[in-house]
Amino acid sequence: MPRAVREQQMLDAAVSVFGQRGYMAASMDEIAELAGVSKPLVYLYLNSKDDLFSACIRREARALTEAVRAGVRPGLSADGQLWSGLRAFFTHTARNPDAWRVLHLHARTHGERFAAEVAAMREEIVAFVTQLIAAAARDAHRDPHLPEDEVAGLAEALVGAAESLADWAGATEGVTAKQAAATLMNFAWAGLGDLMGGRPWSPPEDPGPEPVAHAAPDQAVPDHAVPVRATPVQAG
Amino acid sequence: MPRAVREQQMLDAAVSVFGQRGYMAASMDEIAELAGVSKPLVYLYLNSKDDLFSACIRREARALTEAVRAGVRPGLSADGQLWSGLRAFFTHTARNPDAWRVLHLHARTHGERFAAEVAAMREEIVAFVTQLIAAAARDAHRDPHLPEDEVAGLAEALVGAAESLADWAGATEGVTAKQAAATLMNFAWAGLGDLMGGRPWSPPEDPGPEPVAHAAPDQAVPDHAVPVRATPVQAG
Amino acid sequence: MPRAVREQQMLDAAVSVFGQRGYMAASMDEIAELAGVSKPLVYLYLNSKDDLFSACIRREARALTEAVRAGVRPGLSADGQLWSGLRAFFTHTARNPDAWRVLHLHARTHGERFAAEVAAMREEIVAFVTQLIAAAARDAHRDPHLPEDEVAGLAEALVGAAESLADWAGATEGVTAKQAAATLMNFAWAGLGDLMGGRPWSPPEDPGPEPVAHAAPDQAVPDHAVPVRATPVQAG
Amino acid sequence: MPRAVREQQMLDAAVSVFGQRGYMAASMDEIAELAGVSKPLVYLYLNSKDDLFSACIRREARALTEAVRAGVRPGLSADGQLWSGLRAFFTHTARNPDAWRVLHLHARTHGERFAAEVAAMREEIVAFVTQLIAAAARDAHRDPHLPEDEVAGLAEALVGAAESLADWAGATEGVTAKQAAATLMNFAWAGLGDLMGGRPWSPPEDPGPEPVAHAAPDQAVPDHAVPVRATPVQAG
DNA sequence: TATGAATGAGTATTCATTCAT
DNA sequence: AATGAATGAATACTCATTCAT
Repeated sequence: MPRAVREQQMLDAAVSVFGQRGYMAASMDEIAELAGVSKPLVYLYLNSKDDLFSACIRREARALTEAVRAGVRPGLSADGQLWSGLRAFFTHTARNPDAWRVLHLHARTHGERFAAEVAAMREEIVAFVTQLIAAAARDAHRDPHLPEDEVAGLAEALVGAAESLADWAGATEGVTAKQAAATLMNFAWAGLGDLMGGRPWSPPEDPGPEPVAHAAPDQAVPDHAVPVRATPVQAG
Repeated sequence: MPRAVREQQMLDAAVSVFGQRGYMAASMDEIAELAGVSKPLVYLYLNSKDDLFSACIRREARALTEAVRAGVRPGLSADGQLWSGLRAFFTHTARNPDAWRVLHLHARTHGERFAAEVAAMREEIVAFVTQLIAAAARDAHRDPHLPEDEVAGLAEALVGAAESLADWAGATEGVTAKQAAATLMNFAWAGLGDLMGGRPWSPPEDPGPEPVAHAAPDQAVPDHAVPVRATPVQAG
Repeated sequence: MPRAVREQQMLDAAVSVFGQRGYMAASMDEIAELAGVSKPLVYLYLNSKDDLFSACIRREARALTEAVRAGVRPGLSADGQLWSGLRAFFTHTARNPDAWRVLHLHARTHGERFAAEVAAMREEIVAFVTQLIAAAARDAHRDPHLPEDEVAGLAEALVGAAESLADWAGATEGVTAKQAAATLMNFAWAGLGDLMGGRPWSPPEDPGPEPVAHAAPDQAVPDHAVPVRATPVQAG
Repeated sequence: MPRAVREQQMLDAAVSVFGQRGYMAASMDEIAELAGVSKPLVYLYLNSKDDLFSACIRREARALTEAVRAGVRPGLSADGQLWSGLRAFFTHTARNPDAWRVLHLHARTHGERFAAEVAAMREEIVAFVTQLIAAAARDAHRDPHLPEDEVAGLAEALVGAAESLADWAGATEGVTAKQAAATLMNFAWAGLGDLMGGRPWSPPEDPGPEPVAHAAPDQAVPDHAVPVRATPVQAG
């Protein structure tokens, strides 16, 4: 079996085991067994536990950012782009729960090196969101009343809320990616104040993100298998 | 030295080591050494690594919820209460970074038992926020256009955003608890849409949360030691 | 509480714990707790685990030999004396199973020192049995055809069989001390050959051993509580 | 080195250490060192201390029963078979003192599980002896005056005496397996009564048990190395 | 007479990692 | 391209024993 294929098998196994057990509790024995190879081969290809974990992080970080990038509709307005990006994000995390746990939970838990690797990915997404917010401010034909570091905080809050909702959607039965995205758009775009006043945000007319092909979905979670309820944002 | 005192010393040490290393990577040796006692004494008092971790979680979860509870101004409007609660929350997490890492990062990473203990604390806070949102909806003299499960999603988003911002504030130099709280209030209450339109949320006139006494601050971070910049919400 | 009494309490507890767990697996903690005192007191009175075990052995060895000595009817014939001695032996071991386990099982298992202490007791009993056998030979009005070392082997076999039967009687429901003694007398005195030929040994007419007072019976096993079946030796 | 071989080395070492120290006092370190391997290898092959002990018991129980079975001359009379079986038994225990200590002393001392494993072996031997006694009764052309449970007691006494004599022979310089067997045959078959009357049992004319090959003798004790004295049973 | 507080020394067990083939 | 065999180093946990009071 060619090396490239074997390597992907090993990474699949590693993501699964790291995702479920965490870095420290994962054992190279279990990873090798799940990958169906002997331990020395894992070392031959991936060098060490650290490098293996690092490789997992890099592969999954790239997969996630590409999924989001692919999901964004370029021509749309700022909120339209954000909406499509969020749907892609929640879809990807729902389909790859182990990968998401590795990135969001375990990588930040163990050591500067891994945290930095995840931080790089996060920066990219935060930068993208920052651009969107700035663009929205321009669209509003207003002077940039929001200073730069203020926008940074808002982007951080938005991305952080998205991450938390991804965890929540992953842990709560019956919450689809679309719902999570809608909830967040309401929350973020309209704000609680407007929601109270009956002015929710409503999504633009678009078919949602194009289906994204995933190299190694941890677990098949077809969109249609999840119960759909009326999109909350329609209210009012 | 009396047992009760020693036990608190051990818990202090344990929170610190668990917070920095994570459950698995923390060694009982290191905890005992940091506590200034021998390992057998740790076992004599706290039974096992699991029980020790559990004791840390319980102590810190209680400390956090009490800090938030003590920080909320009961008589205020919904957004006033939320604002004061958030300030207490961010203040507490900033002052006890290790405890916050234990609760937010490590406890959720290692085993159902610990996750459940943290989940219980979180439920309490989510319930509190849910009440606030419902109260705000009533205050707006409107029919409850927001169905119950919709509110649950919003509360989750708000709490999740707060947790993420706590991490962010902890990791970013120069961000005070007050700033983090203001950023989140803007984001959550006014919404990005309103912010774009130049309608930010602005804090009620109150002196902020009363100083909260902490039994075991991981690390002294006096409020005045953190650089203060103009409250961003004032902008516009 | 006077020292002598406390010491006996401790020895009682120690015999119980040593008997059930063995020397190594017994913990001073458990012994102290069972004795109802603190650990330092055990050390104050008994010095060390080794010394405590040693004290147990000495006390129980003496109790056993005295029980046997007290049970033997001096004026009887050799087999009569053996019969009464065996009954006392099996009665004592049945009533003090933990003590018997300490002497027979655990003392021989751990270290020369303890083995020697038990050996001393055993020598005494073997010597007594040797005398009985020699006396029986004289009673038979025959020259001592059995050389001395031959007698030693026989005494050893007899004592060994008695020890094994004590274990067996202790482990088997429904076997009384009397039955065990009768079985052994048949086996030893008549021999299998004679038993086959229908010539069993039969017990002299005596009321059995006088009741022996025990300082610390591990467990009350009143003689009449054990089912009695027809004495097998009556057969033929 | 192939796994099967290493495993036997480890079992050899384990039997030796367990035999001399007992289960609790034996350390895996010492066993591994004596086996000439590192500790992890012992765990890799034998799983745990418990499993290792269990494996020792099973191997040695099987070796002992097979040695006895191989030593019995099938065509002989009951006493002839018993005689040959006893010789094989004493020969095996003398050659494998550590194994004998493990089976007879330590396995019964530590835990139900191990005791049960030895009990199974013992049952087998007791059953064999019971058959012999019953056969002897039939040979004597007599009605079975010995009831079944009576025979059980006698078999128990015989086996128990054999076990005790094995200990004794192992502990006493200058006692050969043959002598031990002869002493026991005299004691058991003729009985003390007959011995007193000058009617000892005498062995059938046979060359004794064939030499039995042992996979792992704890310690070489060639038969000719032990001083031989005139068989005591000849006396009279 | 009696104990709460404390520890040095050890034990079973695990795991990332390597070497010879 | 792949593995069976092997280990150094660490870790959770225990226990006999002592000291200050």
